[in-house]
Amino acid sequence: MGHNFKPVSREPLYVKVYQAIEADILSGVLEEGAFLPTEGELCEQLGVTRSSVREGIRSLEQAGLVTRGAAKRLVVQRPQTQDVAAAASRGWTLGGVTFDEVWEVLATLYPHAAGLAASRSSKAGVDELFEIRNRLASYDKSEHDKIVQSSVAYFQCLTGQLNNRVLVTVLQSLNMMIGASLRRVIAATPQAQKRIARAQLEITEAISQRDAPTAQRWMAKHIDDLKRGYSVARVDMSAEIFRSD
Amino acid sequence: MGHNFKPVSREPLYVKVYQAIEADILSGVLEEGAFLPTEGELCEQLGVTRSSVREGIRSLEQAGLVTRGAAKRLVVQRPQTQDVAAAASRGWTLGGVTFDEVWEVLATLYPHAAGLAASRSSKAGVDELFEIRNRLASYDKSEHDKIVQSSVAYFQCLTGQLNNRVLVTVLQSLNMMIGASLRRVIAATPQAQKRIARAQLEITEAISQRDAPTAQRWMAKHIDDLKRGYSVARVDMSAEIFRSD
DNA sequence: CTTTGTCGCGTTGTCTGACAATGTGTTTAA
DNA sequence: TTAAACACATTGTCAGACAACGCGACAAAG
Repeated sequence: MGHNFKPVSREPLYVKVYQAIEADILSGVLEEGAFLPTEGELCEQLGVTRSSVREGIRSLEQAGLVTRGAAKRLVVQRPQTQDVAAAASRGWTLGGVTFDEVWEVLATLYPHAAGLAASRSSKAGVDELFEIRNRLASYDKSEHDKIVQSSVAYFQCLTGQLNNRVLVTVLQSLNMMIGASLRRVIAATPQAQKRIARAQLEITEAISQRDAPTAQRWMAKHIDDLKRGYSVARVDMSAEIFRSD
Repeated sequence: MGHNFKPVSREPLYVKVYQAIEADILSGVLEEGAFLPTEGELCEQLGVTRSSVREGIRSLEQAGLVTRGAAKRLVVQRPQTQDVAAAASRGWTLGGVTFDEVWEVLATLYPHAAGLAASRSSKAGVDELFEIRNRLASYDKSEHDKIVQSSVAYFQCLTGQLNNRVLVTVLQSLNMMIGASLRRVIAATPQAQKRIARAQLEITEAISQRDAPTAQRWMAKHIDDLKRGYSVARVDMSAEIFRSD
């Protein structure tokens, strides 16, 4: 047998442009916050025209690797948990996942998260949780939007204290998907506010006392309660999640 | 304070192109598998030039909404779990997450997944799990690559039977991140193969008997065992995960 | 001294027009 | 009938152009 040749790369130039810039970001040559050369300079350095450079840049932008900074210059950025969460939830929504699927993961992770919070939350973090909870309790029960907002804020605040970006990202992406439907649930169940406030109180107190099992148990109960709300509000859990942005 | 104005929309054309096409995909006007018009036709319909159309297409491609099909025509696709998982794991890796963070989620979800599998796996699914497990057991303990491959295959096969795309996606993305390090662990611990085979056997039997608690317990033990392997192999769990694609 | 106008300059956003490379379908030759 | 040849449509890439925009510097106005 003769020599084995590698198949020659037949990728379009704009893909190569993407790969070239991505590689330097990954390897650390281009640090976060660094300015990329201008499009004109990139043309020179890479030996292609602006058309190809620009098409490559679009992919980098969509991938969350670069963004437009001061004077519209391209700035390197590491994907933020926000970006990753948004991309994941968008992908899932487009992929046609159902509430059931989301809920199954939610019901597993949130109790666990509450347990973790009990051992990791700082004094300030607990205070903030109490504050959000009390604000929720203070609303009139007809102020649905504010109630929803507070509920989400509570979850956000709690996950933010976990010091675990993976967990935060997953939970945030799940939040994004159920946000819209949550409003319907709260609007349809008059006692929703009271029950949420109660659960948040119990969870927060358990966290402040570093009582992980209780925090976990109450969070599980809370999630379960919300799920029951879905059937009350006649939301079909086996239906695809609709897009809400 | 005076009136609050909404910022006027001043998005570049290529963004509007992206949004226009995305909107029709989301609303279902363009179904999965449908062919998009050619670039030239898009120019006419949208009233912009090919440059702008093409830049918009790059974003759509990166978002996983379209791909090149027969005769290089653009085809609408819904984001696949593979794509979402790959994007998430890439984002996390670039974001500099640590093994600890990944592991925490892994250790929560996999036992739960094993429990679910006990109630959802089909006969054929269980058979496949047994088959993968037996293949792993048959390798020589020096065949590290094959052992790693089988371990991953077992996890993949198990998650695939859950009928939950969200869960599958998350677990897959986590798998992608630990894959490379797993090889080091297995290479460093001589008894790894035996222990993995044992755990997989117990888990699979529990699943085949629809014994969710046992499946869950053994999976938890299995994960815990693997984690212990990491310290034996002197992998620093608090270090950033390196990229391995 | 702060705010507002304007000017120049570099960069991005968009367009026009062109051509090579590639894939498809059809026709022609073996 | 198969295989080669060809025309055709489409994508990938290039060159060159210009308007729009953001920013800093500087001057004018309050």
